[in-house]
Amino acid sequence: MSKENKYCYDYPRPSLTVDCVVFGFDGLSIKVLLINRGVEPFKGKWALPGGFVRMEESIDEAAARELKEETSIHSIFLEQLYTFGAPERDPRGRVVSVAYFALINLHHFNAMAGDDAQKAQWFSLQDFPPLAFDHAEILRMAVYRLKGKIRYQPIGFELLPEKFTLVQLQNLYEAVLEMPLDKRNFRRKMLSTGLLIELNEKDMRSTRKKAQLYQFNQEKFNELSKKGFNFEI
Amino acid sequence: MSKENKYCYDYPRPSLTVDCVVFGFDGLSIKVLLINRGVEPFKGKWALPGGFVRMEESIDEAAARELKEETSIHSIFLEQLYTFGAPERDPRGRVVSVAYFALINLHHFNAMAGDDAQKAQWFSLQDFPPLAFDHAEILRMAVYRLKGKIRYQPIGFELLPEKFTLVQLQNLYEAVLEMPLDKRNFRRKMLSTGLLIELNEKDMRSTRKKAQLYQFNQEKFNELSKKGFNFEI
DNA sequence: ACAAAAGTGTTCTGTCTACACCCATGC
DNA sequence: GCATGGGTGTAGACAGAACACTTTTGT
Repeated sequence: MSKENKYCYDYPRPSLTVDCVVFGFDGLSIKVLLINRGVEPFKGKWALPGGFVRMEESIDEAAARELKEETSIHSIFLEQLYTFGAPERDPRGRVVSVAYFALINLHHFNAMAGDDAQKAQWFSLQDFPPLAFDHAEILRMAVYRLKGKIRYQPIGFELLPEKFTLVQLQNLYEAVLEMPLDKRNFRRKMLSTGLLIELNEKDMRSTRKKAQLYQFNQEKFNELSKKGFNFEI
Repeated sequence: MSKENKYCYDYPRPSLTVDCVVFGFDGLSIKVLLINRGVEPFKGKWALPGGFVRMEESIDEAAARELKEETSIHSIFLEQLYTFGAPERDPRGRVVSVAYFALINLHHFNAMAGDDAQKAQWFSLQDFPPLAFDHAEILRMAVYRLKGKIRYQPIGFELLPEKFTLVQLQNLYEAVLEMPLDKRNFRRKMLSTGLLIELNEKDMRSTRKKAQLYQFNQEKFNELSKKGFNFEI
């Protein structure tokens, strides 16, 4: 390094990794995607997908790359969460990890992942196995962020299929917030944002009355974001 | 490293630094504390206080230590902001920086810093010099966070002396939010949180009518936090 | 007595909350 | 025709916004 560069400090360096907390929604509850570790340390234990940051890539790129390598998931909502750097968090030595949190709808996942997903499994947030490293703490913080963020940013749509019903959307909110919501108030509120496009289609899968399908209005959202608006559920 | 540890990967590693965005309030406007760099790269330019993370300390500890070393400031509000890791952000090579944001009241600072503060200077957010590295971007994000956070967390008190008047508090909010606030509504709102202790003292420095002094009620805040409450200005 | 800064209430308006029945469809 | 799930309106409570004068005190 001192050869390539004029100004070079050579302090010892921690290793740098990324870890991704990937949330999915199956229509009933929120799930998190975990990988069964094939190597030591914590071989055989469950962990968040992640790995080492390479020298030539940004941290965001590393998170996206690791996620793709380990789960085949790509092009999804991915946002930096927090950086974890307690000295003893990794038995291999000093490893600092930048955690990300990601949202995907399970249909996209099934389409993308295919065979690659053998070592990956979805777990309920109410009932998941012991995790490697400090990944339980990372997961806890990601859940906290998800609960907070869904109230003031329209990120819920990332967890649903492109076309969805208001009942599905409400089920999602209730699952994330872990509380029941009033149906009429919820609908009024959501529709009043103007962020939902009413489609000329009904959901044909429901066995009884067919539900109206909606789509998230991305253009409208971009427009409102510029003007600094406030989404609040 | 492979000697000390059983499980060792040896990927090349980025350097890891911390940078602190320290905000102060002088009664009129918000200031940020910058250091004049004494060494290359960017020698003579202004930059955020910060430096390399040591192998035996956590990142939080590194931020507190660097802040103390460079400015004598210690024991203040300090919270992780975001991690910056674009490959070209530092001309010395690959350096990833965990940014922190900090709040201090200027009286504490003057008491602490003394002589050490020669290379440190406070700058207005409306008018500060070009910054080294990507520190302008870090500062931008810190300001954004401060504006957002002050609305739903009682962090404003960190920027004021222990005893303060409601007018001072309102001036602070107006400076941070960059908007005028209605005096009567602001007072009603603040007092209704129950987070202010009315003291048996008046501010004797004001030249005309003496203003009532208040103190932040930390115990009450801790209590309310546990029950998950909502502060909203 | 007057200038400067602190302090104080009320009305209006819009939003959140609570709440119960009808509609469409498949069996 | 009935069971299942989708869809709808209103009244009361509450909180935010707008707004102007009185009090204290130093000069």
